[in-house]
Order: sequence, then structure tokens, then C-alpha cells
Amino acid sequence: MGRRPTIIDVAKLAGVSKSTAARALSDSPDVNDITRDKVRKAALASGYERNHLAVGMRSGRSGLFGLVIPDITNPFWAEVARGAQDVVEENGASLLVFSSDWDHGREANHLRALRQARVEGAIVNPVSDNVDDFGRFGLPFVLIGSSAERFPDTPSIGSDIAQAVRLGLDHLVSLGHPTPALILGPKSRLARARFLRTVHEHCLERDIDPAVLLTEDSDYTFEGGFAAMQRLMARRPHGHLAVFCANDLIALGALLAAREAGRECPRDVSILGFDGVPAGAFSWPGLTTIEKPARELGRRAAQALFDEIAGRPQDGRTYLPCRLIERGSLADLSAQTPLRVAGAGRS
Amino acid sequence: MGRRPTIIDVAKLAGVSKSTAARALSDSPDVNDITRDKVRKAALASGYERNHLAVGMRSGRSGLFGLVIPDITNPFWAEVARGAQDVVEENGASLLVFSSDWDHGREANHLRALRQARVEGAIVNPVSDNVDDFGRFGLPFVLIGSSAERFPDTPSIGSDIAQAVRLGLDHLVSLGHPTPALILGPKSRLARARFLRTVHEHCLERDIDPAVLLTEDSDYTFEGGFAAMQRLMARRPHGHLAVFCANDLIALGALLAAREAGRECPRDVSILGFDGVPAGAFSWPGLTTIEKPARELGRRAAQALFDEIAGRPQDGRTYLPCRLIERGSLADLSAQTPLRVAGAGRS
DNA sequence: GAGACTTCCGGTAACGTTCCCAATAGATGC
DNA sequence: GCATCTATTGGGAACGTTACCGGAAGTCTC
Repeated sequence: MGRRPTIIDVAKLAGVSKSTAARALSDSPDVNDITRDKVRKAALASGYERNHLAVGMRSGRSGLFGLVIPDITNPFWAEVARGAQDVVEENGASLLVFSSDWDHGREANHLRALRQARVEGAIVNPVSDNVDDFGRFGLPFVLIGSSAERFPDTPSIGSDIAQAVRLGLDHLVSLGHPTPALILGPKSRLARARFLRTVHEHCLERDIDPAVLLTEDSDYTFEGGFAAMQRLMARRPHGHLAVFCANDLIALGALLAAREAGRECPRDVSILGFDGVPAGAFSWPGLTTIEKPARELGRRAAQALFDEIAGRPQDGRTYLPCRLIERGSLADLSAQTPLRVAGAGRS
Repeated sequence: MGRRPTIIDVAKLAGVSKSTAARALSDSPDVNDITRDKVRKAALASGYERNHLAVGMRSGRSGLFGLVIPDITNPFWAEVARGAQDVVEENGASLLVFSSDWDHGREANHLRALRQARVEGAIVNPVSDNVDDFGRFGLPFVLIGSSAERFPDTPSIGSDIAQAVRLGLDHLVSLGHPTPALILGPKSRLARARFLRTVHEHCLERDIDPAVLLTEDSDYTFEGGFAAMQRLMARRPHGHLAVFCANDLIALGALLAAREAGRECPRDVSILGFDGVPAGAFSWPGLTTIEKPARELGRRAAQALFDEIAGRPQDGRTYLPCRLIERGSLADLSAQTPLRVAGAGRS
């Protein structure tokens, strides 16, 4: 039982030198087919399995890659992880996964662990604003998520927030909600600014004064959305209230606040989310939302990383388009509005 | 920029031999404090970081651990992964995460990758019924989840389904639903048998004929729950219908089916879930459910793995208790039933 | 048939670390 | 002052693999 067989054991069993055995097992062309067969059989018979640690030491390629995300428990990041995992697996490598919990210290520790494990590259959603942490990272890496904007010099993948917001706004307009209320994320987040900028562009194009849009701040939580929606309803107690929420958790909280206030969705209230979390499919009514391509984000990040390592040309920043998922949380008021002649909405 | 500094560079910079440098950096007591300081400073100055591949090669301890779960995208498994991750991190090691997608082939590949990476141990939710795969695994490992029952000889961690079902049943009884209908999982799954067995024990203790309990089969999906609930309502068109579902997705589907049939929850229908998925908190009404301690499951599995490796005594199979989460999907009928004198339920 | 070329193989040196053994210097014991 | 002990250090070997170099055949060229 004792020791695991090494390539020397295989070589002995096959009656060749270890160089030949290594060549045979790594599909080098410089080996006779008969010999190769012999070695393969010997490897199989002895239960030999290549020691990746040794391979990594000698060749400098560990077959290991790293992923550092805020929280694997968050469904969005789980999808990202899954996408990255799949691509890494397709390339015959393995993925080291870390959760940073938005904590600088943990992030720094993870990056160090990654370096010490001699990963070939890493995908990181940076918590740190500190560009130096990454400048000194000393490894090929790809940034993922909107916070990557802070690092203009490194390849990064994110979702196209401008396109997404535009998609949501256009959809709202088509349903007769040209001036939806907004529940935004915290002022500290970059995504908020990008969201607002796109809304303003939209207003400009449609000759709408941005000031008419009711706006509430919130954090990205269910409770935050609940409270923000209550404030919104207090400011606009009558008439149909359409709300574009900065994420799905906020939207779900807003949905509950409306219901508890006796305002039924989508009859009295229209709510549009942003993210595409699974829970949105199980709410009542189902949450209409804009889905970020989370898994594809992970895949593309991993592919970009492999490209970078292989020395293939890089795109710099890539933004992936988002997709509208229609469920039941938006009312179709287009038939009643003078903006459009006719509406063909399903109820 | 070129090469990363090795311990030899550090040793040269500090003016000592590489043995001494290694000793100083690994906190060996056999080194002078002044020397240690010198080496530490040199390490810092040169930006030295220990090469874990080399450490692993020489010492046999790679600092790597493996986790093979069906799908990181599933919130339950994401929580498990997080728990395992945290414990592994606390021990200064790193975690390789794989999703098997309930596929034997992928599982086998992952196990091989784990061996080749020379992980020190692994946590696995086995897809394979094939005990041999694990007998031959040749590494310390811990099984996780209910399917681990198939492998009586290896340490495993799971949730205590019997306790959980009993908890749910007792709660239902206390609210005046002594004979709930059941929506079960597929016949092929072991968890189903365990669920049913506990229900039968419960009936026996309370002099209830198990045959009076309406029972429907389903898969573990939202759609499956939806269809099963429709069949249930067809069989019991009048009166309050209480349903104990084998998982939360089924319960969420049942909730929707009830609503679409015009039966309001919890007024006309009571639904109890099982799992504790996040989406249950956002449904309407909030889903009362039995929560599996997913993160703790992951933590305990990792701890058991470390114990096993350290040669500490192992418990064999461990079952963690589940917890009832009361939200709004259960009616309190206890005041109306002759079984109890008074009920103090909140509406 | 001599040289050049191809095909295949073996030996040896790394990769960066830790572990073991020996060596030095100073301290201690009598 | 000699032997012994302790504290500290240095020098190699080893872990399992791959890369490089050289050599032994056999094949081809003219």
C-alpha cells in the first residue's frame, strides 16, 4: 500500500528509463509507439498518477487558478464561479475559490495564498481600491465586476450597466411608464453613478426633466428596498407608481412594502428589478427584471485569463449585454397613455 | 523583475545558509533571534514568498483540499462550500472546488484531478453508488449529504432528517394539522425513504393510520411541486389543506399552484417546506420551513477531515439537527380543533 | 561507402523546499 | 584544562518531474 507509485516505478516496470516513460506519458512525438504502449500499460497497472506538484515545480505551470469573489453564497457570484470553474476544467486545470466578504484583510490574505500556491493566474473582484495591491500582484489576472473600473490598466469583464438600464427604461416606456421612480444603491458605489448617468441620458433624449423622477437611496438589501418603497409611496400616495430598482433584493423588498400598504402589484404598482436572482422567479407576482449574464461573465473572465497567459491579444475592458426577463411585476399602461397609439400588452 | 526570489536569494541577502533561512522562516526554535530577524528582514525586502509547490513536494503536505459538490449554483451547496472554505482558510490551507452536476464521469474526473493535485484530503457529496471509487480514492476524505448513507464505513456528515421531519410534524400538529398531505421526492432517492419512515413512526405514536395521509410524488423542482399540488387539490377540493413538502422548491411550486387555483395561503392552504432556501423568505406569504444547517454542515465536514488527517478519533456518521423557521405559510387551526383546548397563534 | 540525417532513448541537471547529519563555538562540569 | 553539553549553523540529499544533451542505431543521399 505504502508509497504512491512514481514515474520511476512505471519506468522500471516498463523496462525503460524515466525520461522515456515521461515522454511516453506526456504524448511526446519522440517515442516509439510500441514503447509508448508498454509505458501506458505499466502506468495503468501500477496505478500511477502524475504528481502535479512536481510538474508545477519543474515546468512552472501549477495547473492551478484562483478566484476571489465577495461571497460564494451570493447567487450571482455562485454563477460567476460556476462559469469560471467550467472553463478552467475544460482546460484541464483546477480552481481555488475564495470568499473575501468585502474585507480588505481577507482579500490580501487570499491574494497571498494564491501567489504561494503558484497559481498560473487569477480572477478577482477587487474590494481594495488600492491599485498597488494588484500592481504588485505579480501574476496574470483578470478583474471582474463593475468595481474593476477603478483599474483602467488591467483586462476586466463586467456587465454592461448602461445597456441594461437603457433596456429597462425602454421597456418601461413601451409599457407606458416614461418617468419611473428610482430606488438607487448607496452613493459610495460606482454602479450607482453609472446607473444614474444612463437615466439622465435617457431623459435628455426624450425631453424629460430628470427632476421629475422620484428618487430614493437605499442599500442593496431586502430591508432597504422595503423602507425605500415606503418612502416612495408616502411621496406619491395616489395613482400608479412604477419603480426601477437598482437590484432584485431591493425590488423584492419594494414588492412586499407595496403589498403591506394594500397596493397590489402590478395593478397599482409596477416594479422592475435588476440582477436576475433566482428568488425573483418565485415571488408573487414574478419579478420582471434585467438579468446579468453571471455565468457567462465567469466563463469570459476565465477565457480572458487563458488568453492573457497564452500571450493572445487582450480586449482591455469587456462589457457583456444584459437581458430582460419578463415576469409579472409590470403593468401595461400603454393603451391608456397618449404617448402611444395602441398597446398590445398581455395582461 | 524576472524570476521570483527563492529562499536562496533570501539566504544570500541575509548572509546565512539556506538551511538557516528556511529554519528562520518556519519558526524553528533552533535559530538565534538576531539571525531570525535578519532573515525576516531579508525576506521582506526581497519580496520572498514561500513556494507551496516545493513545500508540498518535499513535505508531502500540499496545503490543498478538495470539495466536490453537485452544483455550486445551488444555494444549499453554496452554503456548504462556504462553511468548508472558512474552516480550510482558518487552517491556512486552500480549497479546490468542483461541481459534478450529478454526473458520474465528471465526478471521477474531479477525484482524479484532486489526487493529481496531491490534495491532503477531500469533502465529497458522492454521485456514484460505486463504493470502489472511494475505496480506491487513496486519500483521507469525508462524505457529506444524505447519499453518504451508502458508504457506512467512511466518516460522513449530514442533516438529521428524522429529527427534521419530526420537528415539522410536531409543529403541524400544534397548529391543528395532525394529518398533513405529503409531497415527496422521487422514489429513487434515499432521503425519501427516511422522510416516509419518520412520518410512519409519527403516525404510529399518535394512533393515526398512515393511509389517511394524502401523498403525491414529485421531483425536487418548482414545476414538480406545482403539478403535485394541483393533483392534491383535485383530490381534496374542500376544506383546509395542509401540505408538508419534501423541499422548498416543491413548496414554492405548491404555493403558486394554490394561488392560481384561487386558494389563498395560509387561509385555505398551509404549506411547510424543507431546506431553508433564501427564496422562501421572499415569497408571499413567506415560506415556513425547516432549515438544514448548510454552512455548519460544511464547517463540520472540514473539521472532521482535519481531525481524520491529524489522526484524531472519528465519530463515523454525524447528523446535525435542523431548525424550524416560522414565516407565514401555516394557518393556526388549533383553536378550532378538538385536539387542543386553546390556541395562542398569531394570525 | 562515407557522411548527413532521422528516430529513439538514457543520463544528468535542474526546480525550491525541508530534513538529516555533521561541525563549530561557546558554556558548563569536575 | 579536558570532556561534555548546548546552541546555532552549514552542507548535502531527497522529493518527482521535465528539459537538455549526447549517443546509438538505422536510413538516406550522392
